[in-house]
Amino acid sequence: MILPPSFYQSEDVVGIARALIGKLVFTRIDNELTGGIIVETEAYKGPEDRGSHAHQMRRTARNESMYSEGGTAYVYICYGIHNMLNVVTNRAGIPHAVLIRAIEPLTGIRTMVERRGILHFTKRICAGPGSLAKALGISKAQDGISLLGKELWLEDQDMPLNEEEIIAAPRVGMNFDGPYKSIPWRFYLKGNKFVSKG
DNA sequence: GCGACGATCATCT
DNA sequence: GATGATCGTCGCG
Repeated sequence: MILPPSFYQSEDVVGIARALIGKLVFTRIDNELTGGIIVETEAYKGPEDRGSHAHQMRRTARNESMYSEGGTAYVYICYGIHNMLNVVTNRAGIPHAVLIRAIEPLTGIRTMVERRGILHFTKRICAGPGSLAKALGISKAQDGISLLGKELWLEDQDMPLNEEEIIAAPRVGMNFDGPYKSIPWRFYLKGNKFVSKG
């Protein structure tokens, strides 16, 4: 079942980041269906969060889609090379987002291997936001699109998840000081070999 | 398996 | 002109 707008429009972005663990993400780009189980996420909480692009309501051409309504994609380029896929949450005007950092591949693995330019499937194929976006074919062409469309969408999974298997940890790459540097807003599936780090 | 480091460029100051 | 919500490779062991 496709995740409905109400899922994304919650005010609790950290809760959504946790709830996204175990959900499914799919893309159909260039007529290739690819997707898998979300195993690692990070929450970015709008104005108060020093780690967010929208810290202190910062609003530029790059992060404009963070201000869209929950259920929108925010894609930006990092280090000039890597595309990062975020799920925008909350209502329009509140710049909350969840970075999808890793998935366990399920569908379209051959396509993912080709897009990544590697010879064989490995556990690192979708580990890390840059690798994940590349494998799924995501680029700035998907910035601002709906997560309820035919190009990019998320689904619930019937298989139950043991809540104790979800680990909370500090986010990756927070190069500043203060409480938001080490706040445990990164979530991942304990022991899953497709996560980017431990 | 791990740490160091260079790649590479859109974006913002 | 400086800066990244990163990745792949290399050297080491």
